[in-house]
Amino acid sequence: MLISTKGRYAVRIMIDLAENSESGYVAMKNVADRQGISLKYIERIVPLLTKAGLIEGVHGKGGGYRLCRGPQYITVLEILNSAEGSVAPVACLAYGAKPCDRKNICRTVKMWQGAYEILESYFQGITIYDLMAKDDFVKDYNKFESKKDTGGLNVWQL
Amino acid sequence: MLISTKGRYAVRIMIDLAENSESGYVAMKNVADRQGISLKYIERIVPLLTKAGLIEGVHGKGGGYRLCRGPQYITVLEILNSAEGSVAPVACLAYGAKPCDRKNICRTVKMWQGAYEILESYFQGITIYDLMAKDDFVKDYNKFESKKDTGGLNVWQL
DNA sequence: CTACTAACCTACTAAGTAGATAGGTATATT
DNA sequence: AATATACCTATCTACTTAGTAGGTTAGTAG
Repeated sequence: MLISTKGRYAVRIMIDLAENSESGYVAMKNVADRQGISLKYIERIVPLLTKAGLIEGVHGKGGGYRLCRGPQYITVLEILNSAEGSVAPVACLAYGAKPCDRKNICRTVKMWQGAYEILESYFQGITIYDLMAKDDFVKDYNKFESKKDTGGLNVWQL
Repeated sequence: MLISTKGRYAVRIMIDLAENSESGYVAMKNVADRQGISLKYIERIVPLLTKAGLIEGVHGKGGGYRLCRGPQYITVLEILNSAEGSVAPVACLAYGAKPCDRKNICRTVKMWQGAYEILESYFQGITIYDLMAKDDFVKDYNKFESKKDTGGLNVWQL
């Protein structure tokens, strides 16, 4: 599987923070309750997002986390790279992979690279803002439906 | 990882069969030698391709495997679906996944479906023929390079 | 008919990853 | 001082990956 629960939960955590940012810092306990994810598991995902500079936390009563940037400036690709390492479709393209000795004669590596680039483009074109609950969500989705066969990549940014 | 060695090896086995089809049936022993994959591991991938109707084997001396169709009529998507089950980027979209109880309220499922569709389109647009060693390989790749930012999916079939 | 070859089948294993859980410590707020 | 919350480290179980081992079956060539 390309994206494990780590990456999926990371995206949902970010959306939750964005949707509940009016109240300042958001405690992960509340995120866990709303999202139906155990707090303990969330606590092992959150440091990845902090280190990547996507969120920041404050200790103590009234503390919690908040986004470092506005939701329209945080792409899903950034989140997935932080949580999963990369969206590389094959092991030999992932960061830190041991260099393949068949690379020069490999018939398939360019195909995998192509898939990698397409995935990165796709997820870079989607921001947290695009995924937030909005009044015009249904309208947006209808646009998506009508244009999804046109071959465009960033279907979420129509 | 989206594609494990099973899927990657499956593609390479198919290419090898295509490139060595002049001599009729090709013994997997030879494929294993050429590809640097253990015969025993190949023997556990090959039945998946046979069941999918992509290759067929004959027993005994002079036997081996051959493609059921011409290489230009076999897509990489078919091979990956046979070997990996699917190219679903997340577990909840894979065939036979237990239905998610948050599906109706999930902000992200449409994003994953979009990625799934893009991956399927991409791999459906690539055939074994496209991956075979050919004189005009370099030319084809240059075409790819010059057009890769145009947003088209089937970059291999230009 | 016999030897050979190659497909085909079943079981096993070592290593790694996924998906958590447990139990604490550090730090800030009220 | 009490409380709330971030933050840290270790542990655990089940599953998957990647591969090995050792055979049996079915067909061909001589």
